[in-house]
Amino acid sequence: MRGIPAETRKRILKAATELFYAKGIRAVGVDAVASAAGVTKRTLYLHFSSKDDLIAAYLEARNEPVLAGLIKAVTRDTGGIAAQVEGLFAVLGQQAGNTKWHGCLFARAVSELRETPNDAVSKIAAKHKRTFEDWLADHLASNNVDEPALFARQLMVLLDGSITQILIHRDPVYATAAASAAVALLEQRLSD
Amino acid sequence: MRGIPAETRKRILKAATELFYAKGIRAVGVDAVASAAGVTKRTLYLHFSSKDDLIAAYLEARNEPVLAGLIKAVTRDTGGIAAQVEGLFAVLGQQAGNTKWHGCLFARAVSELRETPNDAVSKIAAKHKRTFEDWLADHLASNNVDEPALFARQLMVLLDGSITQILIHRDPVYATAAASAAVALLEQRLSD
DNA sequence: GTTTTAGTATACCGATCGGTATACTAAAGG
DNA sequence: CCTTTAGTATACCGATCGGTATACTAAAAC
Repeated sequence: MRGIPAETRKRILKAATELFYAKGIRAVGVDAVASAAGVTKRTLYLHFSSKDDLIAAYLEARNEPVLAGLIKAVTRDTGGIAAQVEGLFAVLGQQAGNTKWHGCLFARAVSELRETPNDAVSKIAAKHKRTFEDWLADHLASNNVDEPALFARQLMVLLDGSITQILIHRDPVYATAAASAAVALLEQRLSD
Repeated sequence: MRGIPAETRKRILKAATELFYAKGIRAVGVDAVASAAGVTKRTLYLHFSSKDDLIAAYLEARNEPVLAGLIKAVTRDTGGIAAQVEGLFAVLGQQAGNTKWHGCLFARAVSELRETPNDAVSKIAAKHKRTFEDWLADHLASNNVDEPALFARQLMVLLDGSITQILIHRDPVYATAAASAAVALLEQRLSD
């Protein structure tokens, strides 16, 4: 049987995305990915030169969608910047309630693959985090927030910190604690 | 050759601690632990029934020392609660500069072993985090901080969030960003 | 002085890992 | 029409994994 190459690649990447996020990158073998994609391992290796290559493609492919989801979580509420910041953590709290939620896939990948010599992982993850932090800084600046770069950085800390706490305690209350901290910090910076 | 059982167990646990933290739990096999401890794999299995058992013992053994280190990082400075909170993140920033530093071992263990059916891991990690959070709440309350439980929770979020960011970006500046956020939040709560 | 105890040495088990080799098939393109 | 392309099917590779089996040794305990 003959398929369109780009489509086959997408199917493999989709299977890898679901399995890697659900069970962890190290826990999922290439055989499992190929099988889930309805494809032979041989075919997988025609599209990706190695598992590290597949991992990098997986992370690269998730960058834009996750970023879009984060931006949407912020800009959904149109009632001012304070409500928007609160909305970001509200969305996190909702998603964390889903049993399929396992935190930030980029942070997870870095944690899982820290000891391997796959520096592509941390590069992609760092790029992703930095892109959202920069977007946040711009968005805060255009909403008259004082010291937008520092506050964006602090929001990133609150976001990933609440994710870690929720993962450990399995309790979304840390999202609301982070939200109240973020709002309190924001109100000090509203020069408007 | 015959050794004292408790001493042998300690040697194994010490080797496991160093290897697990340096290279990750999943990346280190029981053979490597036994070899580093100067012990046969057979001996290792005389003291620990399985690798999961060894992992649980490793986490359990780190609970008190890490907790003591955190409390010391807070109470080292005697110039008031604001300086103490700032000191906590200062210590984090210093430790993060060490190339042997790899973040919070409990958070890392939970992240690494999330998909395995070893629920002892998350239980020990949650207990550890909760103990420090409770200590923080007590310490804040005795320093006339308003809403100490909520603020302790927010400090935990800032702490683990800055750890995640530092691990991803390999940049300790996130510790100072978290410190300034913590101090700003604290000053709103000083009813004294 | 004999029996436990705590250990060594070594070999092995089945399973799984990432990755490759061989041979075959069917569809698209010149 | 024939070659290239994209794939299947299957088997295999060496390495490593957690864990066990067998046989032996030396010190401590009664």
